[in-house]
Amino acid sequence: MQWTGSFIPTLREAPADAEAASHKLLVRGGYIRQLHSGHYSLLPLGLRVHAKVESVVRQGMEEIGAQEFLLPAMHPAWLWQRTDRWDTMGPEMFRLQDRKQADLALAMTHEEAFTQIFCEISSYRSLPQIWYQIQWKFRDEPRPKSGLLRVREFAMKDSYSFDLDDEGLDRSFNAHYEAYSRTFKRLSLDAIAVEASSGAMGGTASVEFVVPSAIGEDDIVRCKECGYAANVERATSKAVSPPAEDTVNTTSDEPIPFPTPGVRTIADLEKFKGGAPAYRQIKTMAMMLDGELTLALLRGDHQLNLQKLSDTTGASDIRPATSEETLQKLGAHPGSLGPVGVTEHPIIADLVLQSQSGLTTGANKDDLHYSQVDMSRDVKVSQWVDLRSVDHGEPCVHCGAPLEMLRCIETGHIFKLGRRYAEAFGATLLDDKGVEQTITMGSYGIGIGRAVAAIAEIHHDERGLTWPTRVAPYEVVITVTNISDRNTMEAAERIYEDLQNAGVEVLIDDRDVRAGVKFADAELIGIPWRITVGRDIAQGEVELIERATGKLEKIPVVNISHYTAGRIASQLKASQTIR
RNA sequence: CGGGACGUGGCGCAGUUUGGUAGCGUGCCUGCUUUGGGAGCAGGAGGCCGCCGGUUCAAAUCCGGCCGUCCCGACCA
Repeated sequence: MQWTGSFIPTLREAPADAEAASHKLLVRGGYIRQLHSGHYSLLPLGLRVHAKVESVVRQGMEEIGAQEFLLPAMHPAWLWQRTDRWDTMGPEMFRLQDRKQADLALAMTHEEAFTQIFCEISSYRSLPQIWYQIQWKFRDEPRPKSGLLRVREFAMKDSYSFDLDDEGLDRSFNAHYEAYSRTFKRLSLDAIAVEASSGAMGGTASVEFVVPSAIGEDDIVRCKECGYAANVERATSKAVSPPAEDTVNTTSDEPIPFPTPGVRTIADLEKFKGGAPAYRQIKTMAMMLDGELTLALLRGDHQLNLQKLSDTTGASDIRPATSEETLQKLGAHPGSLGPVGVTEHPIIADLVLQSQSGLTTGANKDDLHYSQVDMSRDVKVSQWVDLRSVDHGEPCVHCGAPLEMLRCIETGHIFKLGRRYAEAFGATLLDDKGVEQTITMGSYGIGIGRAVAAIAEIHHDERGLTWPTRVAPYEVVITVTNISDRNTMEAAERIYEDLQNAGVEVLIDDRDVRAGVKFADAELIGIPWRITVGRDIAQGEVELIERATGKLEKIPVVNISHYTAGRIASQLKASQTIR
């Protein structure tokens, strides 16, 4: 491609509202433009990178035997009503009506649509199946942000596995795990696979692939010693035990009430005469779960993890109870709440509290607390679960080493869905004994545009983007320092043709501008290899510069095309063959 | 949804306090000079000052309403 005549609108300055590095550079480099919040146009360079990322993702899918489809982006309401997600998806789903006032949705994912097609299969002999597509998804995000990282309209590779039994699902899930690991390596992303919450997808297990980056929105904990990694929404750790010298006096047979005027917080009670250290208190959080008051109990120095509470209860609408609600239902305002004697509301307690005694907590009467509370004796716990948030530095559950916390971009997510969708659609078939079985499913996603942004986020420097060759919009840029010098221009054009004939994707900068402008633009848009044809042409040489390293080689003109094509081919092959 | 910031040629900004001819840098066009790290000089094009309403002889500027964008939080596969 010739630069002259191409639409590569580079900018010297980034738009004022761009904050993320990938956002600034993709705009400055002429890759994307914003139409409105959360909706970006891909310009020619942007589309080329997007397509390359797609091709890497496709390779990974084809390697596990997945078959490519393309389903509609616009769905009838009934499809989503089958699984109840027409209602449960809420405002995040774009909805519209056609001229007949029939309800439609812009698809945010395609479990329903694929499962509906799967119903044509009626024999176990057809299994397993893995189906995928690369398709536009629409999600009415509350807050789009950071350029391509969080948008309302984006391409996603989504795949779906269909198996007869749990072992089959495990195989399909593991195949995706391996495929995703390879795919992110090929994209030059150091993705970490972490245990995650399944959220609105439901299902039994899910793993996120995340790339460490400060611009991300997911916090994960990781153990450097044993490799344990999980999203904070799910992560667990060994609770730090109270100091050994702090022995508990458990002589009392029942909780002892004591007045605590003005005490409203854990910290207040720590300082209060006759109070207790935080780790010896029960933190009682009155929560409204889909409108029902529920007590969530934690050790005083621990924090409630809302996602864990949501995952264990299945509640979708979770909020703290108001002080009017706690007064009415429990008899006190927040600050004096406690679980002792509470029987009419569910009590969900964190595992750390199990069989603890000598604890202090509110007495459900303002300005009154109990000491000497024994969890097993005094509290009617309906469910023991892991409820607390993990903190930086806590010991790993597996090996005890301190956990580190990392801010990450979520680039992929794989789910074991189980039979929920199959049941809703009646996706059954006959097994080898002629018995009807409901199949089990998995669903798996990679956001293409987000992957583009993540790569840009990782691969750039102060001068611009530094694309890995596999995803670069062009593999080589030929910078002609002076197009009006005939020797220079002719040599450049010969190299251009030779490279094209060798199958290399090459951009020739034939613009009538000064060399400095061309160097700056080439570095900004981040083409991995640059051939500078200029002053050395008198000696029959040109320069080959690797963008990412800045390494410069002087190469005879007669060898340059062959040499460069070879370097690129070996890079591409290295990426292709990652296992 | 709560908090904050912002909206003026393609991009970056000043001007708004104190109402009075819409400005600077960059980019763009033309010419001459220059030509390996975002050149110099000269000439030129380009703006419903986010939108609607109000106040006023007069509004980018003051008042009211609305819309939009970004950031933090909430939320979110």
